[in-house]
Order: sequence, then structure tokens, then C-alpha cells
Amino acid sequence: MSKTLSPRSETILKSIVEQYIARALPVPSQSVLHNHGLDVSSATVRNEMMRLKQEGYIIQPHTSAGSVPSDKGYRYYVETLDDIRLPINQQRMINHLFHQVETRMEEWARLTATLLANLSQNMAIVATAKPDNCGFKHLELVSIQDSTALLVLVLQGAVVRQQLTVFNQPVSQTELSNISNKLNSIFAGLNNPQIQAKTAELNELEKGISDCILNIMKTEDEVEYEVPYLDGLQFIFNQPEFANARQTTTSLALTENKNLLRVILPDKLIGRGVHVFIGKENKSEAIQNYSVVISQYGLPGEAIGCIAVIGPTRMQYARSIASVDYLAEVLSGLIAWLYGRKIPADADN
Amino acid sequence: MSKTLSPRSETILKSIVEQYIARALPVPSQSVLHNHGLDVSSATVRNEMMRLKQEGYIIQPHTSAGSVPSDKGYRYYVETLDDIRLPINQQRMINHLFHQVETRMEEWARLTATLLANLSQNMAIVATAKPDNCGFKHLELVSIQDSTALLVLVLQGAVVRQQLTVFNQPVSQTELSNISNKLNSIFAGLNNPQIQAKTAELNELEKGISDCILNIMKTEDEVEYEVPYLDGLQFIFNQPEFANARQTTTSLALTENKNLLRVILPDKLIGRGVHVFIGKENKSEAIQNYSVVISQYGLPGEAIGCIAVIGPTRMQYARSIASVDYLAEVLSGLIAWLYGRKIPADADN
DNA sequence: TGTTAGCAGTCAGAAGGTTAGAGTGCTAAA
DNA sequence: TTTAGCACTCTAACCTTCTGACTGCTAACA
Repeated sequence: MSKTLSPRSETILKSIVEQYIARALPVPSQSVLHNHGLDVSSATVRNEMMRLKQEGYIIQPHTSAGSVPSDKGYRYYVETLDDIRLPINQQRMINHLFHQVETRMEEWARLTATLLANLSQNMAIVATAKPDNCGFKHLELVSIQDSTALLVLVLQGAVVRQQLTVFNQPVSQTELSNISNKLNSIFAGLNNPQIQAKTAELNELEKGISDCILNIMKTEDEVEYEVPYLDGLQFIFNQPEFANARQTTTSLALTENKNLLRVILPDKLIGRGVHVFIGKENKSEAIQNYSVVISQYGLPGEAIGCIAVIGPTRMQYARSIASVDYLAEVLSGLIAWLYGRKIPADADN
Repeated sequence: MSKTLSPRSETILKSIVEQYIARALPVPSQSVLHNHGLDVSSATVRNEMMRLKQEGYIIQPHTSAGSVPSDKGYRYYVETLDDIRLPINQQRMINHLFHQVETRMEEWARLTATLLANLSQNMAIVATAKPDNCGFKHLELVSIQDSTALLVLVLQGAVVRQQLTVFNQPVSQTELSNISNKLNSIFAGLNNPQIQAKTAELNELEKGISDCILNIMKTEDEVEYEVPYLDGLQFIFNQPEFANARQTTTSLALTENKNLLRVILPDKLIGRGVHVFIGKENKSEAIQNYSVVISQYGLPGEAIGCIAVIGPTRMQYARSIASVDYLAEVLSGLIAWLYGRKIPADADN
């Protein structure tokens, strides 16, 4: 899609994008000159800028103003970015922090969200990895009182779900243990339809429990992503461009909180790696003033989660891309480990 | 603390508070007249308002402006409120919704937060009920792969906690089951120090597991409240008084998200029922522009949670108080049921 | 053909001044 | 104690003016 610009044009565009990202003010030709050590006059830069404007890479807010990158300008900038790896010391810091919560899975997403938000200085969203087709692993019934029990269900991928179960008559812990033992041996490793097929051989009480299990598993299968972890909302609100657009921002970031993932996800994330959607490139109108840097993680075909950074189109793309990339790698490594798969070679250094 | 006002003064103050709550604009004497059918002239109202101002119930932003209630004015208003029960149809709606999630405990807090936010049209915080002294109930070890197991711990009050455990050598599911059976019979019903006393009689592998258990239980005991559920942030941001105070609001509501509970909780919540803290009455400076309507719920001495509404001092107190009151009752009923206690008589109609 | 100096032209935003009217505070009379 | 009436105050809206930051263009130059 990107016509190539001459090296000088590219330098100028790059300078404009970077200065605008840094200062959020239209960039005048003088500043471009000053920033990059181009050995030409501001008039020459102006000529080039005129061409960039004609080709749609930059926009002038008004006649006597400097230039602001357009979505197309940002796109060119992102495509010509190089060296977007996270600095080694930050990688080490991340590894260290993840090592500390290695055994507490529920912390993985939270930590990722916090790190991602702070690294990118933008809002971060982390959806936990969900098994594609969740299989039964283990059941436990713990008596809470006479006729109420806590059903604890462990599914594939170490997903734990609990639910209260109320019986018509009192059921002792011994009976509960017998039931769970029986169901554990019958259901081991099965998925929803397979379990459904087995329910014929159960008595009424067991049937009730298995219905409960099926219900939970069905819910798990239907949900596309878990409720995502969110962090760094404050970065969005502190952006100067949103100083007067409170309403818009608010409705985006908060009201839609729960379906935010649906909003930012494009129809299909094709292939692995980091994807960037700039402004109008987003399918959802609600975020066409924003950019999204997003990546899936996990084991394709087994468990897929996704992490993303959302910020103004004027965001630090290099930082965001590097952060998303690295954290997706780290999470993929953890998931692979959890599923007993080989950790990808580049995820553990 | 409240000196009583003459009936007419009270009517005027009430009118000012209510109009200011409704419109967020200083209330002129004319509007007071118009609002309440007082059979006097605006000059008379002005005289009364002058007295209210001198006694600190209302404030004038500037000489030629209408009146705005002070914290003291709001306080008087709240104390003289009557009939602050939730309408029956709303109560029924709430009961219905809770009935639908009765068995899914993790939904209780989320639903409460959503309801509270929407009923009060303000930000709602719900901290789940935490057992005072959490006792061991049940342990389960589920093999994840050769030398990794998922430890699922059920504590008193149907609290479920999970954690991965990594062993030095492979451990089979049979071995794991033996260990969990043994520990279950030894630890049943015990609390942290009691379990610690029993660890002498364990072998190394079991010791590792019990350390893990102790660790989780210790963490549970130390945490005062769980990470609270939050909803209705959008209501705060849409308040007109925060249109230009983005920074302040943001730092309050988002940055401090995690310790928000600590911020809003007064040093000691004495007694049951709903408490209201208006503006400067709050101990934490960060929320001295806000009002907090808060109530504990649960079983005193066994499991205590807390729910609160936070909004501008210009909030709909009647609605908020009624909502907090009723939802705390409903939650208390659920907790009582969970703990096998009698449901308080007034919580289930 | 590309580069540059120079300068006219444009426009946003700040600064300053004016005005309208909303609302009070006070006074004097009922 | 209440009220009419009026002077006074102060904000917010609306001008106008001014400044200076930048561009866009032209004509000369390499």
C-alpha cells in the first residue's frame, strides 16, 4: 500500500511524526530543520512538506499552522520503523517480575496489563487465554451446609470454576465425595458433547451435578474471551487531545468497558505477531480517533488470548509495539509451559 | 450536631439542595419560590437565605449569584431526609436478578456493583465478604503435567483459591490424590497456626504443599478486603462539576483504583447500617470534594464485606442511601445463607 | 532542476474593553 | 415581619484589536 518516499521526504515525515508524538503541537518547517540536521533551508523543507501534504501524509490544521501527521502518515511511519525490540534491561525486569508470580496464574494477566500500560504509557487490555475446546479435568464437591455444596470444577488449561449447588435433601460430604469420585472417573478428559452422551448412566443426584458441569462448560465454550484486565486508563485521560473531548473519551473507555475487546478486535486477526490499527483503519467507529496495537498469544488451536494497547493515534508506536510483542511472547511461553508444550526458543531469554 | 432550623428555613434549604442536585447551578431566591409553593415574596426568601448563609448552610460563589449548599447544608438535608426506602418494584427487580445468580457467588459482587451504580447514578464499589479468620475446608491437587500440579484450596465461606505447584520430580495423579486425602483429613477445619502445628508429622512433599496452603491462607488473613468491584465510573466523569477538573478526578478515580477502598473507608465503621460522609467529613483529602455512602454487610465476627457509592457532594442522597441500604441487606441475606445462618427477617421480602 | 532568500498573506489565540442581565443586599414603607 | 423597589455587583458573552508564528509564493541563484 505504501508508495515509497524519497529518503529526504521520509526523514522529514519521520521528524514530523516524532515531534508531533512528543509535543502534540503542529510541527513547523523550522522545527523539522532543527530536529534533523538536514543541510537545507526551511524553504526547501516547506517545499517537501507541500508535497507530503498533497499526497496525504500530513495535514495542516489551518493555513498558517504547522503540520500534523494523517493516519496515512502514521502508517508510513510505522511501516518504516526498525529496531523495535524492548531494551534488554526492560526484558530482564519483566522476566523477573513474571518469575515471581509464575505459580499464580490469575496474576499473569493482571501483571501483564500493568506492565503493558506502564511501558507503553497507554491503556492496556489483556484477555486471558481461553482453551478452544475445554475438556473436563477434575471435579470436587465440598459440603457447605446440609443441602448446599460447592462444586469446584477444574477444566483443561488449569481453569478453575466454582458454583454453589442446592439439593432437595441433605447430602453428606461422604456422599458428595462418592459422587465426585464416580464422575471424575467417568468424565475424565471428555468435552461437552462427550459428557452429555454419558449422562444416561447416572442417577438423579449425579444427573443434577453433571447438568451443572455441562452448563459451566457450555458457558466457557461460548465466551470468546474472558472479561479482560484493563490498566492505564489514566494515560488516556491525561492526553492533551482529550482535554476537551471528555464525553467521547468517557463513552469509549468506560461505558463500553465490557465489550471493549469486541470493539477493538478486527474481524479476523490473521497470523501471529503484532498488528497495528491506526485511526480510521479500525473497524469500529468508536475508536477511529485511536490506534490499537494488538497481538494474540498462546497456543494456536489450543488456547488463545490477546493483549492490546489503545491510545491516541499520536502514540509512541515503537514502544507500544515492542512491549506488546515481548509480553505476548512471555505469556505464550507461560501458556506453553502450562500445557506441557515446548517453550518457543525466543521466549525465555 | 445539627441545630434545628425553623420549618420555613428548612423548606428553603431543602429546596436549594434539591434544585442544586438537579441542575448543578447556583439556586436564586426566585427559583426557591417557584419550586416550593411558599406564599411569600422573593425578598423574604432572600432574608432567610441570608441567615442560612450566615450560619454556614449555604455558600454564594460570588456576590450576585444564587446559593450553593455547603457540606453542612447537605448534612442537614441528609439528616432530615425521610422515606428513603427503595420503591417496591425496584426491590422486586433486584431480588429477581439476584435469584438468577444465586449459585454463582462470583457474580454477587459484580451484580451488586452494576445495580448500585445504576440505581444511584454514581460510582459504586463492592468489596466481597471476607471471612474473619479463614479456616481450611478442602484441598485438591490436580496434575497438570509431570511435575506440575494445580492446587485448589477451598476455605471457609466457600472461598476458592488456586495456585500452580512445581515439584522437583514427577508426581503422579495417584500420589497427588493420596497427599490431598491425607492433608484433608489432618487439616479439616483448622486455621493457620493450627495447621502450622501439624506440619511436623509430614514428609517433604506434603510439607511443600502445606507451606503453599499456609501461604495462601496467610495472604487471605492479611488482606483486609478483596480487590473491590467497581462500576459506574462514567457517572463521575459525566458530572458537570468535573468538566474542567479532569486531572483531579482522574487521579482519584483511576490511579488509586486499587487502594480506593482504603481511601474511602473511615478509620472505623461503627455499628451497622448506612453511613454518609459528605465532602470534608471524609478523612482522606483526596475525596473531600466527594460524598461517600457506605455500609458494611455480612455476618459480624464471621465475614464482613462492604459496599459504597461515591459521587460528588451534589449527589442524589436519598436514592444512594436507599440503594446501599437495600443491597447491603440482600448481600447479608446471601452471606447468611452461605454460612448456614438464619436469614435476617427483613432481607427476603 | 533543485535550492534559497525574502516577503506578503493568513490565521489562531491572547489581551482588553464593553455590555447585558441575573441576582443580590439594602432601605424604607406597609 | 413582610414586601416593593432600586442600586449595586459580578459573570459570561461578545466585540475588537493586536501580535507573532507559519506558510506560500516569487524571483534569483547554483
